[in-house]
Amino acid sequence: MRGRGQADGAEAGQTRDASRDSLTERRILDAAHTVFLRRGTAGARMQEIAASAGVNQALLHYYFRSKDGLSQAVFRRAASQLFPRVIAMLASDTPLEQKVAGVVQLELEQLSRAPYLPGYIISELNHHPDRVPQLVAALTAMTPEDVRPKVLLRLRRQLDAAVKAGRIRRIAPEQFLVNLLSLCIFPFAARPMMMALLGLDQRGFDRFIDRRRDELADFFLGALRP
Amino acid sequence: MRGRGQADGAEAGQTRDASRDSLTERRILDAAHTVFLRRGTAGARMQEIAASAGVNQALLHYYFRSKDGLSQAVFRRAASQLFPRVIAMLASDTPLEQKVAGVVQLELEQLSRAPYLPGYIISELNHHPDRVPQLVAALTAMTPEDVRPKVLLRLRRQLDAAVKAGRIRRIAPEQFLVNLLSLCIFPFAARPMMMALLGLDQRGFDRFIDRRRDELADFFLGALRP
DNA sequence: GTCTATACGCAGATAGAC
DNA sequence: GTCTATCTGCGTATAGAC
Repeated sequence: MRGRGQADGAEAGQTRDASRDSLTERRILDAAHTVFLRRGTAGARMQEIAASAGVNQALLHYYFRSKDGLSQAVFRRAASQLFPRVIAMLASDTPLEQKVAGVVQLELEQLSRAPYLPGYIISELNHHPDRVPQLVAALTAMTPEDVRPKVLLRLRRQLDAAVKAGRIRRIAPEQFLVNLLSLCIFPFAARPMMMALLGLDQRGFDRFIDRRRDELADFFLGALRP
Repeated sequence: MRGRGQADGAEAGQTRDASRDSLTERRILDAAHTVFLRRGTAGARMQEIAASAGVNQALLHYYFRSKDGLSQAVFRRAASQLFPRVIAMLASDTPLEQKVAGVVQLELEQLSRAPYLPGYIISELNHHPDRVPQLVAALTAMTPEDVRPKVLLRLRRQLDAAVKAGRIRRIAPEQFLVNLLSLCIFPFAARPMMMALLGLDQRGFDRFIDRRRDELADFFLGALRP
C-alpha cells in the first residue's frame, strides 16, 4: 500500500516538487478534475476517471490511495484556481476604481474558461462542510499569513478615504466585496439556470458574458456614486 | 409494485389533490427534502431519509418507487419554492423601483429561511443537465403559458420608458435581471464560502444579511441612476 | 400501509503477476 | 509503474409476512 500519497511532508519547504509529478499522475489529476467538476464528488466514478485518463483504475489508488484522497487533491487544486488572483488584487494597493475593473476583467475571463468551477466549489462546500478549512488553507497557502483580514482592512481604508473625498457613498467593505463577487461569479455558478431563464443557448450565453465584460464595472461603480 | 406514484394524471384539472397526500407520504417528502438538500442527490442515502421520517426504508419505495423518483419529487418541490413568486413579481406591472425593492425583500426573506435551496438547485442543474426542463416546467406550471418571455418583455418596456423619462441609464433587461438575482441569491448559494472569506460565524452571517436587507435595493437602484 | 428479511449489483479497494 | 483479476461492503430495490 501507499505508492505516493499527496504531500509526503518530507523535505520541508518543498511544496509539490515538480520532478515528482510524474506524467501519469498529472494525467490522472487532470481527468479527475474534469470528472469531479462535472459530476460532483459523490456522483463521480473512479472508473470514469481512469478511462478518461487512459489508465487502469488500480493506478488511481496507487497514486492517490483512495477516492477521498483524489477528491481532496482535486478540491485543493480547484480552490487555488478560483480565488488567489482576485484576492491578491483586492489586497493590493491599486486604486478602488481600478480594482473593480480589474476584478471584473479577471473573473469573467477566468470563469469563461472554467465555467464549472464555481458550481463545483459551491456544491462541495454545501455538501461537505469539512472542506471549508481546506478552502481557507488554499487561500493562505500563497501568502505568509492569512490574507483575509488584510483584504477587508485595505478595502475599509480605501472606502473610507473615497467617502471622505466625496467620490463614493458609504458602504461596508463586506457588502462591497460580496456584491462584487456575486455579480461576477453567480452567472457562471447558475449558468444552466440563467440560460433557461433567459432562453439562451451556449452561444447566446457567451454573447451575454461578452456584453457583461464591457458593462459590469460601470454598473458597479455607478452604484457607488454619491 | 407501485403503490402511489407521483401524479397519477387521472382526474384532469386536479393538481396534487390534497386528500391523496397521506400524512406519511408528506413526512417522507419532508425528510427527503432535508436530506437531499444537505447532501445532494448523489450523496443522499435512502436509509437516512427513512430514519429521518421515522419510517422504514421499504416505504420510500412504496410511495416513490425509486430513489430517482423521490429525488425528482424533491427537485420539483424545491424548484417551485425558489422562483415562482419572484417571477410573478417581475412579470407584474409594478413600477420598476418597487419591483427592485420587492424582489430584494422577498428573496432575502425567503432564502434566510431556506438557505440550502439555491446551492441545491445550482448543484443539481450543474451535475444533472436533464433537470433543466423540469425547472422550466416548474416555472410554467403556475401560469397558463410560459412566463419567461413575458418577464423580459415587460422589463424591457419598463426600462425603455424609464430611460426616456431620464430616470435611469440604459441597461439590457437580461443584465438587469441577472444582476438583481445575483446580488440576492449568491450570498446564500455561496454562504459557506462567504462566511470563510469574511471570517463570520452563523450569527455574524445573519447580521450581514439583515444589513443587506436594508441596503441592497438602494445599492441596486443607485447603479441605475443616469 | 407498514414492517422484516433478503437479493443483487455496483463501485471502491486490494492482491499479485508482469 | 502498470496491468488483470478478485474481494468486499454498501446501498438500492424487492419479496412477502402481518
